[in-house]
Amino acid sequence: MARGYGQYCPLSLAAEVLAERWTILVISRVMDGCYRFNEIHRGLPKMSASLLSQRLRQLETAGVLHAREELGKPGYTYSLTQAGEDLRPLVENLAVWGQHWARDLTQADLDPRFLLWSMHLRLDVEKMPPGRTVLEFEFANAPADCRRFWIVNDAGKVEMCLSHPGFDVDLSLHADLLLFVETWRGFRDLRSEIRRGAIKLTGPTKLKRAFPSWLMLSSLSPFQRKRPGKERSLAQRRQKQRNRHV
Amino acid sequence: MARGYGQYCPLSLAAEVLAERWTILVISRVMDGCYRFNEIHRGLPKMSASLLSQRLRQLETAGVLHAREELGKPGYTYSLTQAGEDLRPLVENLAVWGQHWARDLTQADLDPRFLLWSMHLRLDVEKMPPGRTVLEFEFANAPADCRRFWIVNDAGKVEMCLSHPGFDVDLSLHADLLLFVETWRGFRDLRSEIRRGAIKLTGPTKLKRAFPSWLMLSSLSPFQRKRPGKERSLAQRRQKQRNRHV
DNA sequence: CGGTATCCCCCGCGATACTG
DNA sequence: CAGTATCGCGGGGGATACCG
Repeated sequence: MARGYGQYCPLSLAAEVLAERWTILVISRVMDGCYRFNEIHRGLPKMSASLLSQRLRQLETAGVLHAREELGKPGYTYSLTQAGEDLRPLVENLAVWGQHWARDLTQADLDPRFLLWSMHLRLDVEKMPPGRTVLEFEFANAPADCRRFWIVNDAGKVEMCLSHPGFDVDLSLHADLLLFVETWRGFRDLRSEIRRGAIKLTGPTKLKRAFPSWLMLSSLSPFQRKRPGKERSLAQRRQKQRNRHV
Repeated sequence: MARGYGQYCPLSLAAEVLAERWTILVISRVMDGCYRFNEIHRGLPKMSASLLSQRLRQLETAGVLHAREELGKPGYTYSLTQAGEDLRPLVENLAVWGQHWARDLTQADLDPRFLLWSMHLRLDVEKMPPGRTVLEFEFANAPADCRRFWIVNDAGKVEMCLSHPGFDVDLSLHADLLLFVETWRGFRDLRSEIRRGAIKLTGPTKLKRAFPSWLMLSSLSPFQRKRPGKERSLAQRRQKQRNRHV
């Protein structure tokens, strides 16, 4: 079986493109406003550059993305075609489905670099002080090479940093990575976790107090989980002793 | 990279399951009313049995399908869970997107066995004569081993046959496979193609006249194509002489 | 019928190095 | 920065045989 499914069925033809590994995630990044190669790549830190390049080419051929060369800039600027725009509701519904029904998280799913990327897009700069604000994050139980990172809001322009940006830090946050991700996804309440000290803030009282209003959390955080808890799924498994393989 | 994407993002978690090869198509078959292994397999003639088995197991683990053992029957009866039902609009939208925007067909996409499967589900038995009706299809430019097949409607119960069912044939249809598929997908008008002889019917006049009302065509046939024609996409390619690889 | 186990090949993809 | 070329391996999945 080459690439496709060997069927004329429109669902198969759509799946040939969209059910390829990484493809939906690449499209999602462009939908989130990433138009340059490295911008997209920053939102997909676990994807290799060569594979991203290949996927972008495939999506162009499939008519989902358009790659435009710009004067003075190397590479291409990517944008959604009409076919790509038509996928927006589909991608959003898939994300909502994931929030409702996807499996529980494991340690392996907790990539701080992706959390950083998500947060830097969901900072409400209107509510932040004018001028520059430097936020520092440090996470327990995170891989050593990226347990600390920074987000700099410079008069409305937000940048993410994996190494110290040089400026003085205005506000620091310390938390367990899993707990913070659960809060980010809407499974825990941010203000409660700060109050009980599970998320610890260090800095001027004024900033500490304002911080929860800056962080908008995941856009999917309002959607409640529907997947039955672990207890039940464990019981289900014990009941039928299959699932040994796969 | 093991199976997943190593990210907590709900879209990634959803894609881990749903962007696997074949997965969406398996779900779609269950949505179309196939509940037993071979029933599902008949709607996916190019998928190997071992892979289908593996995917069913994965979908069960993911909470999309439920596999129930039934008294006296071997194997399992599959059904959608609530998580699976929640995917229905998503799968339908993806199919519509495919009808609108997917690539043009090639000879390799024309599997008569899948056409047979599709047709046997879209026969309006209410409009057919009572008792038994045997339809024969023969397609030019189809693989030799499945250029002819039969559909038997026995008092509302429709069966598909890849070998002669033994009964006398009531109505025969001859056409070029690509042309018929285009008609099935709604790109050509069935009655016009019959009138001009591109689709040829053999049998009693009464049945020939009624036939177009029996065949409901693809459920996506009302959706118009939006993808720009070949001329334009060829021009686009010549303009940028990339796309050599991939 | 209704699947599962095994074997084995091939290509998808990660790593690395390179170009303009 | 913005990608592309090459190489090598690992596992996804096709073919086949087998089981209840």
